[in-house]
Amino acid sequence: MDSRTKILNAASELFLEGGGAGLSVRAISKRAGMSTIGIYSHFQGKQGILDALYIEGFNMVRDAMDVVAEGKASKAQVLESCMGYLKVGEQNEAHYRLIFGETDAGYEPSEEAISARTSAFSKLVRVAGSYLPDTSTSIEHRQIALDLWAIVHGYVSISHHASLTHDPSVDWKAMALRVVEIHLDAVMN
Amino acid sequence: MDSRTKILNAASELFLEGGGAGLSVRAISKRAGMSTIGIYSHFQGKQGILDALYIEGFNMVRDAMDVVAEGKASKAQVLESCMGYLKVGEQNEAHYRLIFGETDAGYEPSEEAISARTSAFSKLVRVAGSYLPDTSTSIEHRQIALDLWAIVHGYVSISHHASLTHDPSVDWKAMALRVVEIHLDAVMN
DNA sequence: TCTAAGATATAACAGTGTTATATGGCAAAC
DNA sequence: GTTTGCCATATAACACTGTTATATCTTAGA
Repeated sequence: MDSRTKILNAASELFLEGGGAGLSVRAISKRAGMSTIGIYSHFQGKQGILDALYIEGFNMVRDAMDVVAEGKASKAQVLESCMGYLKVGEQNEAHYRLIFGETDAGYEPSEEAISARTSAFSKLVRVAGSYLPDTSTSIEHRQIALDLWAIVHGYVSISHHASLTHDPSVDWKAMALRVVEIHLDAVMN
Repeated sequence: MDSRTKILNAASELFLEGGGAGLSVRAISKRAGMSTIGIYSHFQGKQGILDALYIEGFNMVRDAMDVVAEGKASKAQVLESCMGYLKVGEQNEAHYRLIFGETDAGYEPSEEAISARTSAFSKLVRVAGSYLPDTSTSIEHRQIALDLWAIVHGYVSISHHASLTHDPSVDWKAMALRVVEIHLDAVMN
């Protein structure tokens, strides 16, 4: 196996096991069975490792929202996309925290990483925008996407931080989806 | 001046100047003109410093939403409370990032800090709940507050992370307030 | 076979939070 | 007034972090 992928696999394993806490350069190297130097020759140090995981995270988000074929989307399909987003935030907490800056205060995503974020948002613009009337403008498409993003991200983030949503009997994903549906209904009238 | 407040002032200064980045135990001590040990005798280490700033942050949020007297709130007053929240998120980015875990991945708020968060949320429950009909239940009060919190927090957080909102001509606070108003109108009908 | 270049390893550096040990000063007890 | 004990402060060390200068080893090409 290639050294680069050996390092990346080790980093992914550690990240899934313990989030950003145990993700040190030395721990990754040890898990990969080699010295720390590979992280600086094959990646750009820890920044490069975090970039790879950041891109992984936003690609998860994009793919989870990718439930609509070409053409116009139904309301159920928009809700399905949002539910995909919510599930990623719930089931991949480590990745989600990383892409919103909670893993390493010093980390700044590279250009390539930012384009992965842009790609995920574009997916939401297409899905939500295709639900709007054909007469709607691209500005309106971006606006509705930003609204939905704020709603679902707000709920995911709060679910990670507020104890009131840690109770498993509290279905915060349904709550978020309800707000999304209310918003969709309101802007269509 | 008391040693404890000397340390706290130094920490606040450094935090406002450079966020969590330059907020090291040694930097705080140096600014306060004493050794590092005071942070461990007067506080519980860096955790205690972050707790103090965390509480400061959530108190800012609570006070910013405290624009409604006793009795029922008008829609304008609810919107005013939300605008207060949004402004805190915009103008006190360091504090806001701290209370949502972006400053130090290892930091976990203490019980006292969590009660400051609860206090802020309770304020929103009272404000938003008092806008609902008198027949509404306390569960509905908490629900509408959670909805509004997700919307405004979602927008604040996105404004901190997505470049599309960094353009000063993009009035993301107005966008957030629009979503809040749409939601309020919808749940009242 | 020799050489040059690339990959890998080791060790050090500067920084972090934390703590064991040592010192200082000051108030209470005799 | 001297001594004792306690509390605040200081110093230095420990274990960790990301990073890099130096050294070694491997391997492909001449």
